[in-house]
Amino acid sequence: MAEVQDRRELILTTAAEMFARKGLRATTVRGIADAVGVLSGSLYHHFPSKDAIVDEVLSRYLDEIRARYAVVLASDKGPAERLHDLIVASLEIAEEQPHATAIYQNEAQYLREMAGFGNIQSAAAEIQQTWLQVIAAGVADGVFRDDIPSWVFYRLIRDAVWLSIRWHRPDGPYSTHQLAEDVTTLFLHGFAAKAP
Amino acid sequence: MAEVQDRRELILTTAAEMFARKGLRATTVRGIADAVGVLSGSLYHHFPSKDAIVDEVLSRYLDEIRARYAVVLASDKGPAERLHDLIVASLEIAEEQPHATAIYQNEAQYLREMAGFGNIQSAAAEIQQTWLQVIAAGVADGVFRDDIPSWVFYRLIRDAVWLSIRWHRPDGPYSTHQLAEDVTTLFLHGFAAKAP
DNA sequence: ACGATCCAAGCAAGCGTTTGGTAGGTTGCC
DNA sequence: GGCAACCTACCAAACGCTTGCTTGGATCGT
Repeated sequence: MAEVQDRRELILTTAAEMFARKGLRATTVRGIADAVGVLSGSLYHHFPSKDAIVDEVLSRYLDEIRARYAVVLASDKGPAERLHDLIVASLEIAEEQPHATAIYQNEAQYLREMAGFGNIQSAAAEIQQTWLQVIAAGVADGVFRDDIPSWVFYRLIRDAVWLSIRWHRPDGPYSTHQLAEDVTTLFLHGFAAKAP
Repeated sequence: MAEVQDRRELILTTAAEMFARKGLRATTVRGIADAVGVLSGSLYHHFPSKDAIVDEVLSRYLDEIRARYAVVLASDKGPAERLHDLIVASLEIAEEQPHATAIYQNEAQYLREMAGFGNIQSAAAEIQQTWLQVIAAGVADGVFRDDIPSWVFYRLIRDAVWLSIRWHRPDGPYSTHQLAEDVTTLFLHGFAAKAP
């Protein structure tokens, strides 16, 4: 039956929503079970531990990011267009998986010092490499400036992009794609008015 | 004796460091007491509750921000210079009070939905108003562009500035003031290379 | 009849907080 | 000056509650 996997999926999505809203530690297995409509002990039929639920939510999320970034890198566009595409892809993922995005952004540091999340670490490193690769190519081509360190630019744009989930509402009048265009324009050309 | 207040201050600074490193919920009163060198119950001689410790740490922090921002607003500089000064002031505070900065950035949302932190909310609103005021003045003067919403620019630069504590090390070769200059340049003029 | 799925109950550990008491210094009163 | 009263700072122990997780048995579709 399809309901078998549905129950598991329901636990995963419910847990992801609660993890994002209340934090990993503040979300209890009893709370997840209540929201699903089951007693807490029953969760342990589907998952070996609470951490395993976290791991599966984040692993799926990071796999999705890697897949989309790979498509961007596969194109033959220039660095500026690729940077734009990375921004678009990231904001689209943030819209599609807001809970996982929030969890990862809020608790990546906590996950880092916990044992047993090594696969998550390596995925994160690969994602970071994609950005740095595109940025470095742009600097080498002379389309990006070289008086600001690449890694500084990366950190600033990364935080600005991913943490937009803290304030951006994709279902509002200001769409995700409009945000992507504005982020690209802002980080490439700045907020200062053009000289007349 | 001066040692009376020293004990209280030691509790505050120790707790702030642990709150920043492990999170508010994950930091226990027993952990704080152990680090200070007393038993957990003894903390309740100095503070009425764990939340009161959090409140005092963050209230001092936000008061400091408000004081520094007021100095920036008191000058007669233009919007671009004021924006630069806000960035410098913010990064200096982040360097001086890294623990409180981390706590606030990581758990502002959690504090928002908890009762009893009303004074923190109003302080945060005042700080946000300072930024928006400077940005709006720049747009009105024509020195900032008007095709990107002011509030979008504010959110992006706010996250980029404050969350730099997650990666920037003030004691390293890349100084806080260098970061402030680069952030200002980047957000005002962009990362694209100048036309030759 | 037989796994898959879940309930009912409970475990040990840890949580924030409270209580009662103690050691040592300061103060007030005669 | 001397003594009782008080205050500060802390310890030792425990409170009621919640945590992640475990166990044994009931239910149910096939």
